[in-house]
Formats: sequence, structure tokens, C-alpha cells
Amino acid sequence: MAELNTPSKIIKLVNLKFLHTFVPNEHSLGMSKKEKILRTALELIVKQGIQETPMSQISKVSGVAMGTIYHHFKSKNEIVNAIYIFLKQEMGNALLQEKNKSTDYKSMFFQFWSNLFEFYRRNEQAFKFLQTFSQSPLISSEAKNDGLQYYNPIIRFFQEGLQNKNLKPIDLVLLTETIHGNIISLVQIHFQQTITVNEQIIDQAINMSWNSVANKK
Amino acid sequence: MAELNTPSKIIKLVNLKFLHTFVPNEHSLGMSKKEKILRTALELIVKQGIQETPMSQISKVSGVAMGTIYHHFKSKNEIVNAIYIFLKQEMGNALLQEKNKSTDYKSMFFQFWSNLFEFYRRNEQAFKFLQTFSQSPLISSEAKNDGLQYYNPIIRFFQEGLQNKNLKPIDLVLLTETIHGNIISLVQIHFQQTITVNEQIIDQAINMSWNSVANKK
Amino acid sequence: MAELNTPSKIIKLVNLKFLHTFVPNEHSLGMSKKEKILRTALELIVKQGIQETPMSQISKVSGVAMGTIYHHFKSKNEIVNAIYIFLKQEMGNALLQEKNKSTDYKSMFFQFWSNLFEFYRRNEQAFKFLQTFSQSPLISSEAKNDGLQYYNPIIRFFQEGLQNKNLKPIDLVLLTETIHGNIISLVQIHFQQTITVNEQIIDQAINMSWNSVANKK
Amino acid sequence: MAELNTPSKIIKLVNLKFLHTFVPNEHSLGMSKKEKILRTALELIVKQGIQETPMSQISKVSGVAMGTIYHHFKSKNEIVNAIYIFLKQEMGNALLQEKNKSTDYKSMFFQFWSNLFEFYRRNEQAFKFLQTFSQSPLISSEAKNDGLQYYNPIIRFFQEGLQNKNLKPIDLVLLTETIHGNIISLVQIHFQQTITVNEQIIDQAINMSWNSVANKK
DNA sequence: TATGAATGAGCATTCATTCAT
DNA sequence: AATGAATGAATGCTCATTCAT
Repeated sequence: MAELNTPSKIIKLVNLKFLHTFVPNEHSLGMSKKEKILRTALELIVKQGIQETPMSQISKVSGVAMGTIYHHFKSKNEIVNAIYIFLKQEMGNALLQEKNKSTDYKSMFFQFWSNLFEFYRRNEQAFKFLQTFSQSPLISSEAKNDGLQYYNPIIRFFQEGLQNKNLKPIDLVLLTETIHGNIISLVQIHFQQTITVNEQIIDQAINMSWNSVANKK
Repeated sequence: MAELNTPSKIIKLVNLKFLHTFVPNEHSLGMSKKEKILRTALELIVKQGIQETPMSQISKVSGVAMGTIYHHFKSKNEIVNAIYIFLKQEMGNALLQEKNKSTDYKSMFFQFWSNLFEFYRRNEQAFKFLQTFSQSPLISSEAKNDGLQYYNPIIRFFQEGLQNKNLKPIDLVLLTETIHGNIISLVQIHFQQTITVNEQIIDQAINMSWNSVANKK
Repeated sequence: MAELNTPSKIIKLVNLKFLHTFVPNEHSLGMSKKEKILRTALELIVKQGIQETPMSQISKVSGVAMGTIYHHFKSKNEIVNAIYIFLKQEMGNALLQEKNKSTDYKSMFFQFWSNLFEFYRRNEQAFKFLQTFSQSPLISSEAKNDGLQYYNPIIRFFQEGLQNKNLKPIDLVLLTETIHGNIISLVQIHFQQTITVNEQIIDQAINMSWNSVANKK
Repeated sequence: MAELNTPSKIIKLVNLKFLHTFVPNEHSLGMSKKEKILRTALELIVKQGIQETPMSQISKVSGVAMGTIYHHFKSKNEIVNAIYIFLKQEMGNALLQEKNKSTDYKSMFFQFWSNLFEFYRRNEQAFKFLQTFSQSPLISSEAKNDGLQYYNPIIRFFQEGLQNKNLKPIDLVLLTETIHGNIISLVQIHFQQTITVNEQIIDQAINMSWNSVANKK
């Protein structure tokens, strides 16, 4: 871990960005109605589930009238999809943050891994939302396809590793899904609080990932 | 993989068991009402989601009257919990099937891995149900606790591996979650059908898992 | 009051009678199924209301199977009517108990008054049931007509009082309903426990009734 | 009776008031939705009983959609309580109407008696509703407590009568309940139509009440 | 843009009654 | 007589969406 930049700074940026991304009107002092709706919906849906979150509650908690919500979004489903697309973007941004200048493959692997882990850790709602709804039929295939693009940098990174024999010859899809799964596992442990996820645990986890794919020459 | 027994036979047994476990009345030739309800509910819930599966549909599809469903189960929720508990049991049984007589640690690791993977692969509904509802607040904590016990054999197996230095010194929780996550990842690839999961892919996947934890002496 | 027999002895007789009236089979050591059903229904209906007392609960609490209940009674309604008829009979019996040998009109008035009051006081369930369902359309008009006959002795007693100028010239229906209402009022005070209904209060109450109708010559 | 104002005019006022009390929006020409719901519910519940009056029927008969009913009232129960509270208010108003300027105690007694009798007689639905549900556990204790206050003027009037020896020394609770019971009895006779309740009968009834409590000096 | 009252189809659940044993 | 599993119509209530203002 010593050679890695701590991801905390990166995430702070991400979080600040998060705070304002929903705001289309940069002149408004408060949040735009649209942002209020999305924030409230995300919070309530993660806490309660989609079916357990009536539009009336989103209206009440956000302070935006029912009719206004429907002015901005065609349906409840559209809100869910809007949240999904936004969070995927955020995740994509987090992945690329402060990429280590080093061209050392292992360092870059650690950087990616850490970026994604920290993004999820810092954005519990985002993590839970994406975990719950990534597979859901509620999310349109357009939104899903749109979301896939953000993995492209990683996929390219893995392809490069396979070509350069930094990685063992493993099917690209298997490689991607497994490493992503490893990150998810650690995030889940973190939020379940079964054990405290400290630097040592993170270190163990990243190294498990690395050892599962690294081509020891 | 050559040294591993194919798990397909095991799973067939499990499935047969599955067919009859719900049947309390050994004299009945067909399925008991209770079994019909649970099977239908599992099928519909996996396909459509819980909220999208009205009790009236479970009644119609299963051919069991509404009132009869409520004679056997207190609520829709209780049905979901009953399915959860049953599937966890099945999973627990699958884990222990045809345990290789070999005391070679690696072989046993492969056996466990394969058992669980094959169980999920052969029981798509079980997999999707457990993926979707394992985290859900709909499942009572009693049911969840009950479900945890079935992992005990694996946990003991990992503890033993740590003690005997078969495994690298890794936190036990991290170890368990990560390996389980690896299996899940492969199952998901299988069901998404992005690529065809053949013996070679399975072999790569198990070896990724093994390499991530094996203590190369 | 001094010249009146204490009604307690009377009521004890009534109660004993009550205990056995439901028992058609005098050889049975326990209660008959029919009696168990009626007793349980009375208790539950008074406590919870009719709609809040499902047949299934009557079955469970009485220990008599659903089918058996329907063997003895055509419907839930029939149970309610059976209870009504039985309780009216009991009331009728109570009215006539230990009638004072004295032919003094006032004494006899006091006797009637006291008999009815004590019957209600000793049989809370009977009182509440009759109060609630006497007006109810659930009770068939046959049952209601049947119930009316038990007031005949009182009606005759009042007619006699009117003829003999013991009573003021008051419409017979008004007379009967008002005096009965007076008794009901006292019973209600007793069960509401706003005040403790002791001998003095009872005395005041009977005298109010008497003063409202007595022809002071 | 000659010295008493006929209460009919009073009641007409009450009824007019009744017509408009439910209307919160003074600009609406017709009844408010809320009023339509309450009126319809009162009518149907009195005619059929609570359990026999489904919300769907209230919706259909009132011409207000189901959802709208639940927009205004949290539950069926809340509707029942709203009706109860409203009717108790009406009764309270009726009690105080056109109070005779005379300070003659007997006249005032007759006035109160007549006011309450006429209110019930003119408002059959109110009478039946209150008779049926005043004891019911469906009515919240808050509503019941709220309802009690409307009897205060009468209670004070009786206390005064006891102090001034206009009335015999009778327990206040007994006094109140009995006189109220007498009124109820007459109203019931009226609605049962066993006999026609004309001025003469009313006169007899009030005098029975008065004779039962008056202190003949 | 914004509001929130109004809509009504849809759902989980209940319960009187039946019937095979 | 007795049993209790089975039935399914009926009910209270929810909630995504519309629309008049």
C-alpha cells in the first residue's frame, strides 16, 4: 500500500462534485427542485426499497409537490433510471481520479482497485443503490448500456495486461467480473461491520486480487 | 479439474431431494398444497420480483385457493422466508455432497468451490432468489441466522487451512467473503451468457480463487 | 328496602340454572359441544363484538372443530340468535324468582325492579349482549317476538296498578319502557364503575322509579 | 308543556347548521368532499351497520373516489370518530338552544329535557348512531372525553338543583344517567312506533322524570 | 414552473361456509 | 357426530398518475 496515494483526497473531490452535479442552475443558492427530488429519492429508496417509497413520501420529504415531480420526471421509473445513470457516471469518474503517473502495472492495478473501493466506501447510498438495482429489470437497457461505458478504461487496462503478460491468460470477462466482485466483497464487509476494514485488511484484499491474476515471471 | 468428481451427479440428487422435501404427507401422490405454493412463489418471484407477484397470481398459477395459501402461511412475507430457509438448507447440503476422500487441501478446496458453483448453476431460481433477498429486510433475522450455519463447514475448512499454513495469513471473514464472491461472479457470468462458461473457464476461475489464497511454500 | 328479600339468593339460583341450561345431555360430565360453542361465542362476542369474533376463533377457544359447529348451528347468525333466546329466557326466569308473598303493590314493584337489576348485575355478559343486540337486525323478528313474552308478567302487573290506581295514569308502553330504562341506567352505572353502586344508591334508584309512577293518594 | 317553547324551530336551526358545518370551503356552492363522505357514511352506517358498510359503497354513494376518501380520512375508523364528534357537538348545541329566560327551576328542567328529546327526535340518524356507538370501542377515548363536555351545562344545572333543594338528595351520577335514560326511552318509543308519541305522551314522560327527582316541599 | 386534491385499479388479507374423511 | 383443510368472494387500504388552478 505504501506506494499508493491515499484515495481519500480523490474521494473528497468526488464528493464535492457529487454535491453539485445535480444542480443544473448554478446560480441558485439552494438545490434545484430536480436535485432535491433525486437526492430524496436516492436516500429513501436505499433505506426503504423502491416499492416501500411512495411518490407521496418523496414529495413530502423533498418538499416538492407531486405535480412538480411529474413535471420533471415522466414516472417513478424515470427517477430510478436517472439516479442509476448519475451514479454510474460518478463511479466512472472515481475510477479515473488521480491516476498514478507511474507506468508500473501493479501500481496502476492497485490504483484502480483502490479508487473503486474508496468510491463505494465513501458513497454508501450509491453502493447500495447500484448493488440492488444493477440487475433489476426496472433499469432500462439503455441506462445499463450507458453505464457499461464507464468500465472501458479498466477493460482496456486489463487487455493491455493480458497482452503484455502482466496478467495470467484469463478470459477477459472472467477477469473483470472477478476483480470487481472482490472489491464488492470488501465493501460489503465494510458496511456489514462484521470486522473493521482497516488499511491492513484492504491491503490483504488488494493482494488477494492481485495474486489471483498476476503473472509471476 | 481432472481430479475432481463432476458435481453434476450430486446436484441431481439435490434436485430430487428438492422435489420431495416440501412434501409432508408421504401418502400423497402429487405435491402437497404447501409445496405447490412454495414452488410457484419461488418461480414467480424470481421472474417478476416480490411486489410484482400478487398473491392472487400465486393462487392462480399454483392452483391453490387464496384462503388455502393463508391457511398454510401467515402472510406473503412468511412464504418468502420459508423459501429462503429451504434454499439455504439445500445450499448447505450441496456444499457437503460427495466430499472427496482425499485429504489434499487443494483438492478439498476445489471440491467445495465446485460444489457451490454447480449448486447455483443447476438451480438458477435458487441463485437468483438468494442473490436478491439475502440482503433484503424482508428476510427475518432469525431466518438469516439460521442460514448462516450452513457455511460452518467451509469456515472450519478455512480455519484449518490458515492454521496449517495451506493458506496465506488472511482475515477469515475476508477470505470467506472473497472466495464466495468469486463463485458468485462466475455464476453470474454463466447466467448473463456474456461468455459460455465451459470447463476451461471454470478451471480458470477456481485457479484464480486458489492463487489468491494459496500459500506457495 | 328492608321488606324486600335480598336478591342475592335468587340470583344464585339463576346462576346455577344458567350453568346447566345449555347442557342437553344431563349424563355428560363436562359441557356438551353445543354448550361449549354458545358459552364461548357469548364470551368472545361480548368482549370483541360480533364481526371481530371469527368462527375460527370460536372453534379454537371452545375446542370444537369448525365442522362440528356447523353441525349444530346452521350459521353464525343462528348462534347469535340462540344466545339471544337463551338469555331472554334467563331474564324472564329471574323476573319471577322468589316473588314476595306480600300483595302490597309497592313491595311487588320493588321486587320486580330488584330482580331485574340483580339479574343484569350478576350476568354482565348477558347484560352487555342484550344491550348490544336487542336492537340489532341480526336478531330475527321471531327471536325478538319470542323474547317479548317474558315481559308479560310485568306488563300485567303494571296494567293492574293502573286499574287499581296504584300508579298514575300513564301510557302503558311509556311506563314499561321508562322503568326498564331506569334499571338499565343503574346497571350501566355499575359496570362503568363511575361510582360504586351500593345499597344506598340502589335504594335511591328504585325510589326514583317509584316516585315517577306512584299515585300518591 | 304549554309554557315551553316548541323546540321545533330550534331544531330547524340546528339542522341548517348541520348542513353547513361540514363545509370548510366557503366558496364551494355544493358540499365539500369531506361533507359528502361524512353524510353518506352516517346514513349508510345507521341503516346497515359499520361492518356492513364497505368503503367502496361509501365511495359509490357519495360520488367521491376511494382514494379521495383516504385523502381526507386516515381510515374508516377515523370517519366513524369524526361523525361521533360532530354529532356530540350538535347535541351539545341543541341542549343550550333557546334557553328559557325564566329562572323557575322546573321550567328549566322541562326546557333541557325537551331540548334533548327534540334533538334526538329530529335527528334520527344522530340518535341511532350515538345509541349504537357511544359504548363502542371503535370510538377513541379522546373522542369520548371530548363528547362528555357537552353534558357539563346539565350537570351544573343538577348540582345547583341539589344545592337549592329543588331536587331530592340523589347521587349526581345516578340523577344524570337516569334522566338521560328517560329521554332515550321516549325517543326509542317514538322510533319503534309502538305508540304515537304525541304532546300528551311527551308531557307524561317529562312529568315522570320530574316526579322522580323533584323535592316536593 | 408549481401545486396538491382527486382518481380508481390493484393488493394483501380475512372469514363464513363447505366437504371429504 | 366430529374433524379441519380448502374455498374464493369481499374488504380496507395504497399509490402512481392526472389535472384543474
